[in-house]
Amino acid sequence: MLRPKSIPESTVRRMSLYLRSLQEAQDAGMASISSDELAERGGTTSAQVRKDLSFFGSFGKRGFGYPVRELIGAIRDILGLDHTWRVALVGAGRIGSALFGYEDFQRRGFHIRAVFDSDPAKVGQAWGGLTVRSDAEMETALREGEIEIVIIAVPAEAAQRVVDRVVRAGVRAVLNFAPARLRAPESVALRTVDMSTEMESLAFALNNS
Amino acid sequence: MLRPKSIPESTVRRMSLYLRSLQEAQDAGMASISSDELAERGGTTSAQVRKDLSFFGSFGKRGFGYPVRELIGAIRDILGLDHTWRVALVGAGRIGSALFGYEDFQRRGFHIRAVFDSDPAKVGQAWGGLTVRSDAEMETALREGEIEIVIIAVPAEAAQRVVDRVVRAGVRAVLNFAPARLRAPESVALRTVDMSTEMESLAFALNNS
DNA sequence: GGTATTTTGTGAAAGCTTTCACAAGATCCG
DNA sequence: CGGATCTTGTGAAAGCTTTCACAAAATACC
Repeated sequence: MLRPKSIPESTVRRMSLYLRSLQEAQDAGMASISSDELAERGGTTSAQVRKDLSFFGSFGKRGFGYPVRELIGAIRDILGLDHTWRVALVGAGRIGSALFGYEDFQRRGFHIRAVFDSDPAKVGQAWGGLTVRSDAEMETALREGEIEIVIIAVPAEAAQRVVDRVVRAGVRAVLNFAPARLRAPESVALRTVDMSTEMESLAFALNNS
Repeated sequence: MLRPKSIPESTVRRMSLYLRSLQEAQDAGMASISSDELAERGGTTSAQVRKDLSFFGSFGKRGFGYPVRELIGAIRDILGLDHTWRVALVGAGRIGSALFGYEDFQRRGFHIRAVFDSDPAKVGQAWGGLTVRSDAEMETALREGEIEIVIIAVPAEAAQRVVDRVVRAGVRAVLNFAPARLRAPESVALRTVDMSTEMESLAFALNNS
């Protein structure tokens, strides 16, 4: 099957979950896995698993299932995880610090190569093997470090300005933790993790049950 | 219009964003706002705004727009934000610490009343006005503190066990930060913030453009 | 080798969500 | 007061995503 221009975002997210389940299956010594079992582990249905995978190709054998090792390789390839990604963190506050130490990023190939902050009291601090740099150097450093992904962990009021600057510096992927809706050109991938909205959605659920 | 049994989750999330935009509009001294302007600020379309609001009632005046103050009150009521929510945090690591200090939660009425950890080295530490408690006390403390929402910030391997325990202790809303798909009964609202999946979705976007 | 069983890949159907488009209600202004 | 303008609320259409269901391909076993 030919890969269509646009893969649903929900499919991409599930691919990431399938990958996790497959790695667990591999650790458990399984050589093959059925769409049914993958669905069970990933919290979805077998038809969904097959449909998702079929966007990218035909990886299974009828009557048998999917070869675990090969499928892991295929999904890693699809998601672009063979490559190591060069990441910068903007904002050296509490959230920035938690993300800097988040081992899952490292383990999955997202390597934080630079940390920026606007607070002179933080600039110069040693973080792991890095030194917190002034945000004035940001554009230059992003280009020199060939940074591909920027994580934003600054207050909401400052977030849009940071996006504008990193986009001008050539970055084409941004993960935002500030509780603000940000604007970026079409060509830039922007995701926002909005923890307050998540909490409000829980409040709504409690309020309506 | 009668409120249907089920409101789309996407509508609920947008309500949270509209509320933010409305508060900004109010701070800017606006008394009324049109669906068009609300859409602009919230990153959606005017038809979407009107449709979303119409799930809950009829708040606007034709030819005029929505009264800012009243609509803020209505959305706060819908989302259940007039009430203060009693929250507990499980996991006193880096992420837990960042969430504990996250002022937006406090500001929006989500008050963290207890912190638990299984590490004896952390139990007894003072966090803000609280003391980190042993996870052995968790069930009792959740019930005694009448905790309504639990935030999980423990390693992936430990997360499912925590969910099972807090659900048994009567908690009906959980926000999970562990990179794991968790299971909970239908009657429990469970949201997962999966930062690694977000990064992988960015990697995919970069890989396919 | 042949028959029963398993499980994929995929069109078609069903179900959801968003967008369209316009009648109806409200304001504005001369 | 009356015509022009604005903007909501909402059915209907369009667009997406998920689920269904089954032919086709592969295995398992006697």
